[in-house]
Amino acid sequence: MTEGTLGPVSDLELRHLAAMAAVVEEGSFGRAAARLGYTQSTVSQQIAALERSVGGPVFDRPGGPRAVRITPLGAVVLEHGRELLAKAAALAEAVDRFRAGDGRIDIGTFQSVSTVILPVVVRRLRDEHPGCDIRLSEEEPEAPRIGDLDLLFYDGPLDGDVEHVKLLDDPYLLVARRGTFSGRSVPLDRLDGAPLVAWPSTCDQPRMEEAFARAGANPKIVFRTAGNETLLSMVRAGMGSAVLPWLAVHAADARSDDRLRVHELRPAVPPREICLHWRAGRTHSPLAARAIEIAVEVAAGLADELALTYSGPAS
Amino acid sequence: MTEGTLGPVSDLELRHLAAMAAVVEEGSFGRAAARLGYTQSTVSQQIAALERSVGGPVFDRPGGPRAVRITPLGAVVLEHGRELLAKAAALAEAVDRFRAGDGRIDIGTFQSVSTVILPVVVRRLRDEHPGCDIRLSEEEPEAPRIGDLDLLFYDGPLDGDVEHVKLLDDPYLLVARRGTFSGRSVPLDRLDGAPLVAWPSTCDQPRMEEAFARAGANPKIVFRTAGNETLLSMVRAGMGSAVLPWLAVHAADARSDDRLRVHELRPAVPPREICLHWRAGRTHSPLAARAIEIAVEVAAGLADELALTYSGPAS
DNA sequence: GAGGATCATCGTGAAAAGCGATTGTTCCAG
DNA sequence: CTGGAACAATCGCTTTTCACGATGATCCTC
Repeated sequence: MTEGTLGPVSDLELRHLAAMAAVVEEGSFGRAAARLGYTQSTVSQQIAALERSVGGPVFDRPGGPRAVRITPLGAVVLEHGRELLAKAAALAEAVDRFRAGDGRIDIGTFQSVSTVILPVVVRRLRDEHPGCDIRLSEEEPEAPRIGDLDLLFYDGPLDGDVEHVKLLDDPYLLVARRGTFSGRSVPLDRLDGAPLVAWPSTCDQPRMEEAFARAGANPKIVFRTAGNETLLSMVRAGMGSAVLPWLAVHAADARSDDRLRVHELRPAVPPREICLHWRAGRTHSPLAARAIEIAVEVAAGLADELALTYSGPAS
Repeated sequence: MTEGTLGPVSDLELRHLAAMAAVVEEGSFGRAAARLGYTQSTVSQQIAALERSVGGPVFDRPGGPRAVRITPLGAVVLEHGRELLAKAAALAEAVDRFRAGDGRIDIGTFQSVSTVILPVVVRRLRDEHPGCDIRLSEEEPEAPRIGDLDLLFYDGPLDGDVEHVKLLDDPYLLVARRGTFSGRSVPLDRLDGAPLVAWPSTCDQPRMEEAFARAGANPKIVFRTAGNETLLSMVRAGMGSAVLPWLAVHAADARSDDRLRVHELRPAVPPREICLHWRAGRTHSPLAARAIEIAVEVAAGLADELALTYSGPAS
């Protein structure tokens, strides 16, 4: 016996195990070599190297045209070696699948995006990659964290090491009970002292209200809730008006409600920016990269739609 | 994207996967290198090679003293890679166990050996190698085949590509009802025409009967059976005498039976040879090699015992 | 014994593995 | 804002390994 111990695992080479398996299946070094695209002498040396690794012969070579036969040690090596090769093939296949876009993606979102943008993005992503595993989470704590998410939709700046693309400028619109205001657009100062229902002070809301204040309009916030439907019900009930981003108005389909009317504001409040964030400096999975592309496309489509309906902040 | 496909499995190297795992655990190329006994630059190149194999980066390198982070692709590779490394370690361990003498051994045997020699061999083998898996089979067809057996006890020549060691010269003895013959040894020709019970014509039996015939002794075979106890019962019942090898007499403990007497034959019939066979040109497992050694030792012990009791063929 | 099939071995050129030293980033502390 | 520290990448360089083709050595068949 040579030495009892096997050098770590490192001395094993998958190539050698593959050669061994081929020899077993073909019954000869030469045919195995042909199958693998090697020379007979190469296979001979590969087997020799393998035998050095495991510390003993794995084949009995009867000499002459008789097929080589596996030794008991060789049987042990082969049994495990085949599993090893199978696992290696599984790895290669998993990598291929990953590169083709399968895999898991975790996306964080918030209400308007969940309703208007995400369904389309998810649909297209699933169409392109039927095997993918898309997970959404809509948690909106005080300070939204990107955590372990691959992508996060958010309408404000995010602290931490984060990169983003801007998807959409989402202008604020006034939603009032029909008859409250007249005209397509309403001067901002008409809202000074007016009753308003509004979102809680999360996300972009504080910035928007500051913009009002700077313009000298100080509406009376008579109710705050995050529920868009509740807000609109309150508007319908005459509790007050609402200043909501276009995306939310669109999501709630407020314009098709006869009891409501959607006005622009003059001058326009700077729109909130819908952004898609991810941790800086991290390589995206193909799935995440594609999701970003799709989100940008979908948002561009929405921007077109928006531009057809409203004049936008420029005019 | 570079290319979609991974070169067969061959491009993967366990070494690279081990390096990757170490980097993940250590958080830096340099510390991983130290743990593996490599240089930082070597690990760097190993990871680069791995990334070439899988077609994309497996780590994001933030630069500076921040720990490297695994990419989504890297996570896929790592997950499978760890399994691969575990399997490789399992192979190494299995080989070590094999070399230490664990494993399976298939032994073929026949009646006398099963009773007298094998129990001792098995006992010693199991004592030395508690983890071993010993399988015995006692099939005695017309032509005993070594088949898939590692070792085969047999008392005659075996055809096929077979090697063997002779364990024991097993002399034939006459077992008779007490009072049938007088004296320690009985002349062979006294058996001419005498009633005999005997084994069927398998194994060494035909050769032994031919030896009788050549010596001019033609006994009358009145009953044939392979069951030793049955034979001896017939002898006790006066049906006839039996000519059995010493090993069978020893196994049946015939000498301690007052109704029986064991005689030598004069001149002695050439003894049957108890041999241990295996397929020619095949490397033995350590277990099989040890089994042969033990069998030889045990047989030598029996030969000594035999020599003390009987004069043997020489005198 | 000649011929065929098989594996081992040898010598060679190309590829790579590993190393030490250097360079290029990035972050942090003064 | 400027060193310094920690880190990975890169560059030559040497040594080892890889794969090949050609040549032996061995065994079986005819």
